[in-house]
Amino acid sequence: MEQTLKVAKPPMPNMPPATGHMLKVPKIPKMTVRRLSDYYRILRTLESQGDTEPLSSEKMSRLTGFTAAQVRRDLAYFGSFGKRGVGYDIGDLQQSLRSILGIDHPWSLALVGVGNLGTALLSYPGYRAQGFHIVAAFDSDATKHGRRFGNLVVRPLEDLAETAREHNISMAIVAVPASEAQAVIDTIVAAGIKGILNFAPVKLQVPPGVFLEKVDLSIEIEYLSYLLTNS
Amino acid sequence: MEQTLKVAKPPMPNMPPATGHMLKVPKIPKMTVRRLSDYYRILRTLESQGDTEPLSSEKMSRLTGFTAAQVRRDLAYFGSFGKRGVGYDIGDLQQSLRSILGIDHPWSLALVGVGNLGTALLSYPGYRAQGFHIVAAFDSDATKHGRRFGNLVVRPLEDLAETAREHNISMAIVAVPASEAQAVIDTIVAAGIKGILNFAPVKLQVPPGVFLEKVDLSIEIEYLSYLLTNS
DNA sequence: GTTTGTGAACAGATTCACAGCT
DNA sequence: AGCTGTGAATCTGTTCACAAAC
Repeated sequence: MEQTLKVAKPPMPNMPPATGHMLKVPKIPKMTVRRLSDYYRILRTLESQGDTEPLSSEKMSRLTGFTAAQVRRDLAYFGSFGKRGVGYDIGDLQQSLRSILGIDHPWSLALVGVGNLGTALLSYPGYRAQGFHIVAAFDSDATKHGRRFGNLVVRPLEDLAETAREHNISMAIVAVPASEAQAVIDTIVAAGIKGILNFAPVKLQVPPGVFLEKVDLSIEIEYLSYLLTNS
Repeated sequence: MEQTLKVAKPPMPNMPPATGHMLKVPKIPKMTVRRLSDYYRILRTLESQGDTEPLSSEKMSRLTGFTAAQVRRDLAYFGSFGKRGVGYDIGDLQQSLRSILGIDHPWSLALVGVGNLGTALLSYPGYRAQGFHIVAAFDSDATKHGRRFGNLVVRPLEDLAETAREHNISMAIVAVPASEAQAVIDTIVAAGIKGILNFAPVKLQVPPGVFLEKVDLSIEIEYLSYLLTNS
């Protein structure tokens, strides 16, 4: 009844022609994984409100705005977490999602770029559940070296590899100008960091095995502009 | 040969059964529009580098990482901007995209929530091409009222409707805690603002005709966590 | 009776491949 | 000859609808 720690039952319908080494769960849509974060947030909220009733996909649908079928399908990619006729146990499902998302343990992050955005990200409380810790900050601007933010000291970018090793850093947040971004990314990759969240509005190259996600304010605002213009 | 100012030729293949009033371009995938911002950025970069050669979809493909077919299809949703055998004119296409995206004129924005993230967004230079101007800042915390950021003064949230009217504000950026977000959104909607970019990690309701986009740091980081965990 | 998990149907987006224009 | 614009084919993701489980 407990679904902990392992991503259960990767269903393997129509596998592609067997791609060499395949340590990966077959093929989960990116949007499914992102919705998992939403489900997880809802579960935390419900639990914090003392709600202990099993949760149906129908109720989750109302809380998230996704369809109930979508909720069930999303979860079913990873296993059978519910009880038919009953629903999903709030605590159990939460734990399962933590395990799937890899947030059942803390992560150490590096921040590169201590400008306006970077400093805001340092103090942003949005690293939910305290699982994500920025343990080092870097900047290529020497005038910023040694500056303190809380208990962090800004270091030269050249120290990244060493610090990453020392603190077991596995993700980096990049908040530098577009013109510097590729060089920074190269340094991060060279330091062995495999997950990067980039805020610079530019297309960047990473080698296979390194995951690069981007947040692009320009795209968001321009999309709103489009919607307001063409409606 | 010039493609200016109007979103040309909305191709209307299989229209749905004629939905009452339809001032809208038929049905453009959201991701298509977002890629338009990427294309636009590339064009600006090329132009700033003095590149004046016509641009093929193949070259755009190399610059953006999308396929050439995708580039052509995306653009073709909005009209015929290229010349067969030649490619797309950098200046003309730029102007067409500006027009489609609605960024051929400036936009006035309000910022609500002058915490860490909010203040960073105030000074963030990422509102590309200076088309997007934050002309007013609001906070519900009275201790922040009157505080200055550059030439902006933080005002009480109650002033939003009046200020929005005065300055013709049509978009708002929301950077408040999740617990306050829905109330803030309601105020923004009541002020007649129809485009909202939300940074609060919570599901929010807006009436039809109001566009709400979200940027959720937790989801981005948790998705990286997922990728690093399940690979 | 209720709600999950899932094949099958459907809808939507991407890619193919080529006719048509320059 | 070269490159766009676009039907047709393919691929991917979502929704339907119901048998299985409780």
